[in-house]
Amino acid sequence: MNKQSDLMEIDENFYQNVYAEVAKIPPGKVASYGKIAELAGYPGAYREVGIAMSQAASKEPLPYHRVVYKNGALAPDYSFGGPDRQKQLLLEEGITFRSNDLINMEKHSWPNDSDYEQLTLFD
DNA sequence: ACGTTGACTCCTA
DNA sequence: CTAGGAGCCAACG
Repeated sequence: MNKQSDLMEIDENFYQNVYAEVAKIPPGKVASYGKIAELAGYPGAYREVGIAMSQAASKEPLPYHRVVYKNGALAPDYSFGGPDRQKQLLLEEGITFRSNDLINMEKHSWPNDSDYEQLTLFD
C-alpha cells in the first residue's frame, strides 16, 4: 500500500515509533521534534521526542542530528559533545544555514509535500 | 499515585 | 529578529 500505514498498531512504544521515524530522515534533510512526534502517532508530545533523542544518543545509532527545532535552531550546546558538533555533521550533509545559525527550513525540512504525494482521490 | 522534569512550541513584548 | 513565559505530554522518582 501507500504511505498511510501509520494509523494502525502504533501501540508499540512511543520511543520505538520515534526512533523509527528518525531513521527515515534522509541525509541532507531535517525534521522538527514536533513533526517526528506527529509521524510517530503522538502529536503534541514533541517534548518527549527531545527526551527520546537524548536517550538515543547513548544507545541507538540514529541520525538524531537531523532532528532540530521547528524554527531551524539546533539542539542545546551541551548535547552532541560540543557546541558546533551537530552543525558540523549537518554541514557535511549539505545542509545550508541562514545568517544566525538557523537552518534554511524551506529548503531542508522533511517530509516535504512532494514526499507525501497525495492519495486523496475523492473524485 | 502525584509532582517534577525536559534535545519543544507558541504567543507576546 | 531576540528574549521571556506559559502550555503540553509521557517518563521517573
